Amino acid sequence: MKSEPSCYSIDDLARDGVEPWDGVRNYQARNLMRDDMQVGDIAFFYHSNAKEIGIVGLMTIASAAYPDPTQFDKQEDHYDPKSTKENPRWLLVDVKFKQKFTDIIPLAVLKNDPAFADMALTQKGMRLSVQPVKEKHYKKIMKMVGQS
DNA sequence: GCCAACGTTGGC
DNA sequence: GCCAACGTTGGC
Repeated sequence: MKSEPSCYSIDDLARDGVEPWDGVRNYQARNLMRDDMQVGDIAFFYHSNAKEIGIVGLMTIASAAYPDPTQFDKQEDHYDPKSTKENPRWLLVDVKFKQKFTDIIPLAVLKNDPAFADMALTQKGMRLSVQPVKEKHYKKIMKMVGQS
């Protein structure tokens, strides 16, 4: 799951503990949260659009998907006038801080490693903010950070 | 700051 | 339903 650290970083999550992952306004990403996530699942926290781009830590999914309240709030950047409370368009999940890696796993490292050639994150033009992660990629990354 | 890639919008 | 125009994402 991607976030721009200038907006919300792993350190922010470490401080907050649990946080609603709001602002997702892409149907594919929404569907992944709705259909493919379960409470207790582990997710990577990815920093995009930053000085250091890459995977910075782990979190756990702490809720099922539910309507993102920011879509109803005119003051919010992610306000969606076409969404209604009766039929909300956008969902979010709560995420819980699990761990910050000692060192970031840079995107460039993943792109240069053939083991990650079939990872969604390393595909050209990939901008999906919520992506599925294969078990083998998860395991490899945990090895890289010294946990296996 | 640039720009390629992608998603969405809206006219027809 | 097509597709050009536009807006956004996000690496570099």
